[in-house]
Amino acid sequence: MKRNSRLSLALHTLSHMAGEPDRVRTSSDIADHAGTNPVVVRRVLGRLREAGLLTSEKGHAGGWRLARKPQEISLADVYLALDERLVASDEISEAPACSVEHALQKRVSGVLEEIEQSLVQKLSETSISEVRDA
Amino acid sequence: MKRNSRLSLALHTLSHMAGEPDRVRTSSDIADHAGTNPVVVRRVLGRLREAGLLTSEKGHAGGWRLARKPQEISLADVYLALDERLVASDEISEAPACSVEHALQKRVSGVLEEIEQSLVQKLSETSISEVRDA
DNA sequence: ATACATGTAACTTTTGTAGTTGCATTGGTC
DNA sequence: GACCAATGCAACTACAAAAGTTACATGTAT
Repeated sequence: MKRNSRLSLALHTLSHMAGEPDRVRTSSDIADHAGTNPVVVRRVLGRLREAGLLTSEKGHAGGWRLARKPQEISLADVYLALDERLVASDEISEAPACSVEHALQKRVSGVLEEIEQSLVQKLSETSISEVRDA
Repeated sequence: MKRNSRLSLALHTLSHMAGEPDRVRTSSDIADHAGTNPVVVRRVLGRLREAGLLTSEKGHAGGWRLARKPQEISLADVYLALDERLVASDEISEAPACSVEHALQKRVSGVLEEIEQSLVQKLSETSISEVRDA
């Protein structure tokens, strides 16, 4: 597919749902629209459900629905629900021998963490309904 | 290694060099400090050289040196030199059948592109010497 | 009962990238 | 000139993350 596909798929789907918030949609419908696979959709939307952004119902006439008003779902909610950490680097396992090196690594990590936070802040300023009406 | 290793390696190395800007360092020295491999170092630093952030010299007593004063190298310079596009999604090859879908995809891409730009803006506010002294 | 939906596990395929090896090229030093 | 130590680069392997796929259990309207 492409890079950032989870975030992209999630935003696409939610923005789409923001148009008709009460309509129930199946994974298959969503997958068709997004050009992907129902299982992939369920995997991604499952994360959003865990974060309280969506609800799902099994069985006949089941499917997915927004758990909140679209105006109350921000891009940061989505980003965090997916556990994305695009900027911050993962913690380093191997501690460097030199303590000066170690201190420098911590500083780099700290700076990247700050940038990550500012990214989340920026994302929190836009809702999925704003994406739809962009 | 870890996620974001190129950016992390680049920032680590440049911040380190910012301490003694005139000292020449070899790929091997840098690799030892960063816990990686000289070839990997040359690959990453090569990008920074193309972007005018570093110079390299072959032969005996060769190695790497900052091309500018550390105060004049921002994190955005590094990010852009590495061609990182952490937020923005790549363009989608397959055009969706439905034009409404297509329009929505463009809007999602557009929003992500805006976020990407604000990330670069944020990165431009910090120099590698500030990382060092953090 | 049946049909249709999610939930999930297991597996394959793809892709990006680190790591590695080998060698050509360059430029000091003896 | 011989030699050594550095970058530059190509080709390859190893590995991990994620998408895609298949299969099936579970739940729920009709």
